[in-house]
Amino acid sequence: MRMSKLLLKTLREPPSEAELPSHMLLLRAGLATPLAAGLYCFTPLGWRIMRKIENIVREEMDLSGAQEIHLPALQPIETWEQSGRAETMGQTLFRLADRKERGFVLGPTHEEVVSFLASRTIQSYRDLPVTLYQIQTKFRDEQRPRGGLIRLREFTMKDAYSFDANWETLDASYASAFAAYTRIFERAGVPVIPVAADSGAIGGKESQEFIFLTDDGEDEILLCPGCGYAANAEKADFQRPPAVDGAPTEMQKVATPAIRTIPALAAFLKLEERQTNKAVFYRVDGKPVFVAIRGDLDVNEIKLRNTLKAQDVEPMDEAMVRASGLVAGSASAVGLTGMQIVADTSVVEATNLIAGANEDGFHLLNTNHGRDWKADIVADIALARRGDACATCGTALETRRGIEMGHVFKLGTVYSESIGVNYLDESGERHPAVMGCYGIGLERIFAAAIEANHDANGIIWPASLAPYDVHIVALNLDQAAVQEGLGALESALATAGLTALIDDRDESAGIKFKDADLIGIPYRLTVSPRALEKGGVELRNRRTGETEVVGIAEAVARIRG
RNA sequence: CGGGGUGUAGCUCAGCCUGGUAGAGCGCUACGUUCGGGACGUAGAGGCCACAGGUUCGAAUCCUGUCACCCCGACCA
Repeated sequence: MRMSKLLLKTLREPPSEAELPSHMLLLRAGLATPLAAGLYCFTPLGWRIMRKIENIVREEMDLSGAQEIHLPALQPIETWEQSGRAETMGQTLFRLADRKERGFVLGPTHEEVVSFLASRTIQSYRDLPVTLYQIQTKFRDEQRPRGGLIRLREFTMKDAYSFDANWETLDASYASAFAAYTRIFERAGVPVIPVAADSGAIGGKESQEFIFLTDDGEDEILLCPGCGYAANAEKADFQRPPAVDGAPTEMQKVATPAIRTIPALAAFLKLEERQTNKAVFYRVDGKPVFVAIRGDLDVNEIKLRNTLKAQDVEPMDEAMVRASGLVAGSASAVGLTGMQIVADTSVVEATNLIAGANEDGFHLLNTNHGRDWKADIVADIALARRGDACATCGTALETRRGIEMGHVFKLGTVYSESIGVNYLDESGERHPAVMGCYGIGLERIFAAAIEANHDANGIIWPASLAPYDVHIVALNLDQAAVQEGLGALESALATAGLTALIDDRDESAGIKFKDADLIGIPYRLTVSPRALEKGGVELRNRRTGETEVVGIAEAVARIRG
């Protein structure tokens, strides 16, 4: 490709909207340009990179035995009503109507539609297992698109779905998808770690995310340096610090003037925070919920949401606090009526906790679950934090931030039951297929590959994603010797099956070199009178900066690796 | 949806406080000189100053409202 003909405009300065290196370099290198929040136009160069990513994904999925299909992005709303997700996806669903006012959605994911396809094609255990995948556009009306290609409203996902006869064979399908993902990220030059993840309110039993660790990531990950345990904060398990033990003693009301927080309460009574019972109020799907947890712990709202099988969990607003008669600062479940009470296991196992008296300025000593109050639901709803003890080995957990690149999980029969994916077993009995689903965001690979591979001068593409194999800078093209050298180089590269981006623009050498660094093709070849005099072309490695003049045959051999 | 910020040329920004009808650098066009790490000269093109109201003789500038975009929190690939 001749750069004089290529639709490309690089920028000397990054647009002010960009903060992440991947976002700045995406725009500076002219790979994409924003249309609106979370929507990007890819230029020819950017699109070649997307195609490279797509091909890696396709090759590895095919290799894993998955079969490529294509499903409509435009889907009737009824399909979503059937699974219940028209409701649970909420505002994230892009909705529209056809000319006859029939409701449609732009698919944010395809569990429903792939299940429809499977329901029409899978009838017998002999049809199982099967894994289907597609590489396709998804639409999500995100609350906040961000970070260039990190969080988009229209994006490309490789989504795969496995159908198995039972949970045991699902394990094999899952492992196969997991292995394919490991290879995909490795080939794309994006280092990832698998972490245990939350599978959502609707979902199966096991779920892992592939996380690219970066300080600019959206997710918090807890890592155990002791045993290697890794989990998303919303899922992470940990050992709670032990409670202060003792046989239950008599409850007692004490004055605690102007004390409204746990630290103040502990200081006032000269006790530890873990001896208190903290009250936290939530609005869960519009209804008030009272949460009790030990004072030294925090509530994990995702765990709470899953425990309650709710869609929406948010801190209770002032109005609802007043309407519910809760005394902020001195609240407890003792004597509380009129709302659901959820307790973390920490307050149920402990004895003689300090709790609010539901009267401003007073607290209760020695409250005990089961005697003085009773929770409607007891569950693990505590948030793991840096320094907490690993559930497996007790080592202090560390935290890192990261971006979710892919997600694999065991769905079970949720969709096969609602959409009707059933098969007959050997004895003619009907069963719902057991599903798994596996997603990768292709634009995120694009962004993470830049994030993981760049320097002050620009991008350093892994060879697997580079838009061309080599970037040729031709200087003094008006000289016949240069023309000749370029011609010889081009045919040698073509013979070797290598693609080249040739900078034949009438620009200064400095501009060409700067652009080559910015665009980041792994090898640069300079064809110039100077290099020709030395008997060849100048080969430069973008990553190491190593530069030497070599013959054309040698250059081709080096680039082929 | 809450909190913060920004909207002036393709990009980065100045001008706004203290109203008088639009500027710089880069980029773009033409010609000439340059020609190995973002060269130089000359001459140009390019703006409904986000949008809508209002105040005023007069608004990029002051007031009100709206929209868009970015960043921080709640959701996801």
